Amino acid sequence: MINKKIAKPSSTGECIKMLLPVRDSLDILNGKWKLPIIIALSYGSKRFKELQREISGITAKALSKELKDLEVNQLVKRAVFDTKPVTVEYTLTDYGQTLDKVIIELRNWGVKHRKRIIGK
Amino acid sequence: MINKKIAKPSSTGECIKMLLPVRDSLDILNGKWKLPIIIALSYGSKRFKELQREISGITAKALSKELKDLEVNQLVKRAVFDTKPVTVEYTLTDYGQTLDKVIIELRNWGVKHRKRIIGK
DNA sequence: CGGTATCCCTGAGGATACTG
DNA sequence: CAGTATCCTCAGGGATACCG
Repeated sequence: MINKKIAKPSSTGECIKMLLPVRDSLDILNGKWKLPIIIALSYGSKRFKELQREISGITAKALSKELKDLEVNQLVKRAVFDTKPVTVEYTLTDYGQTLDKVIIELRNWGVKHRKRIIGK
Repeated sequence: MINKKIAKPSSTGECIKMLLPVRDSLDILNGKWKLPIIIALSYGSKRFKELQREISGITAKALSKELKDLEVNQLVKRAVFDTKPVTVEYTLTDYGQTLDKVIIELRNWGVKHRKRIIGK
């Protein structure tokens, strides 16, 4: 049971109440790059190339697209500075920071999972 | 900052420690269906058709494939009963249940996100 | 019931080159 | 630096039909 206080066995109504919000979250966070980007930015604002260096394996094209998605959903803010050459800085919004608990739990599970795999 | 106790601004080393475990988790939970399946099973063991009915939009092919992935990673157990016609029951393993905190946080965030969207 | 087989198609993703 | 443009490929997902 996910939560013994709410869940009743085979209770479809309760199940739906869990499924819908989780799907809302997954729709925003889908793909392999969005959470890694958010994590990188949670350690401070970064520029495009910095992000690309830090997030191993991501291409410029993918990074560009994912940043746009995150900006549309107001998780990330883009700031352009009129230097030469131009400087662009990406910052996690306050709203983006509300994902902290989700990320912590995903990290905790990932750490345990890795131990389990190595242990075998 | 994700966690003020660990994170230092622009600390790439610390950032990596967050990125790697999260990517381990995302590798296991990738796609739009795995967490919904796990949630549905967290409300009790279910048969193939029950799952398909409960998880709105999933096709038999996708469900079949996702269940195999989850079984390989030992999050779900498959039990065949020699009735006629054959009955197959899918159950969340103890290990699968350790995802409860991840799911709770994703649900909490999804609920807040929906309120935010509707509020606009 | 519990799936597989087949076909088709979109879109994510890599490689490379190029621009303001 | 901060991307875009182009080309390509290939896995994933839907639709439909079928099988033990």
